Amino acid sequence: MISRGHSSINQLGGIFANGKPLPFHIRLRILELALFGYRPCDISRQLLVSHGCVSKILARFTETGSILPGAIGGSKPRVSTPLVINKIRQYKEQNSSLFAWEIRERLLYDGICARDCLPSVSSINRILRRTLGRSKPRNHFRHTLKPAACEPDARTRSDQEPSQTSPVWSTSDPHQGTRKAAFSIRDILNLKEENNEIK
DNA sequence: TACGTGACGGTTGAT
DNA sequence: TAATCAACCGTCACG
Repeated sequence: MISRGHSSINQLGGIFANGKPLPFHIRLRILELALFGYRPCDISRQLLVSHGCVSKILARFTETGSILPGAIGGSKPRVSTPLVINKIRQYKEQNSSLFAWEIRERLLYDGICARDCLPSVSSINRILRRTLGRSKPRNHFRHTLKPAACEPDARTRSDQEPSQTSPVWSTSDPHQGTRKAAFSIRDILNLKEENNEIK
């Protein structure tokens, strides 16, 4: 494998960025060609993408209905959801002499958190510092973007991966640039009818 | 030859 | 602010 700066060249001569998802238009092309009936090996050769990658993308598509890459990065889902934070604050307001470990046990006892989702003592202390240390809690916008570990659909990335019935990709895709329209399999199949020539 | 899969080295973002 | 961790990525090699 040849490396040129941040991008490398694979065995087929294609350029790729190690660790980063393939550009959206390449992913789309893979799907298009597959829908046209091209074999993965043909797609691989034509687009200069490794057959393993083609295989993965198509397998993912059949599984999830999406050709979008998954969400890269991030750590384990948060346990300190707004609900948990409010409860902790509530406990502390009711009884200011409560220890963090006691709050922890109450969260478990009251069924707010499962045992494996309980925030650590240090987390509870941090939450108390943040929420009781100032009159207004910090902006929890980010917390509400993704479901937390103990909530349903945790880390399903439903905000990023459309379902089978919804558009195949969203406009939030970084590779799309200013693309406005959302597409669906039907769109692609229509495209197939209109555009018979494949390069 | 075609394909699925696991190992690997890399990137990313939350904690 | 930097380090750590755990998710994901695409390539490669093997069967």
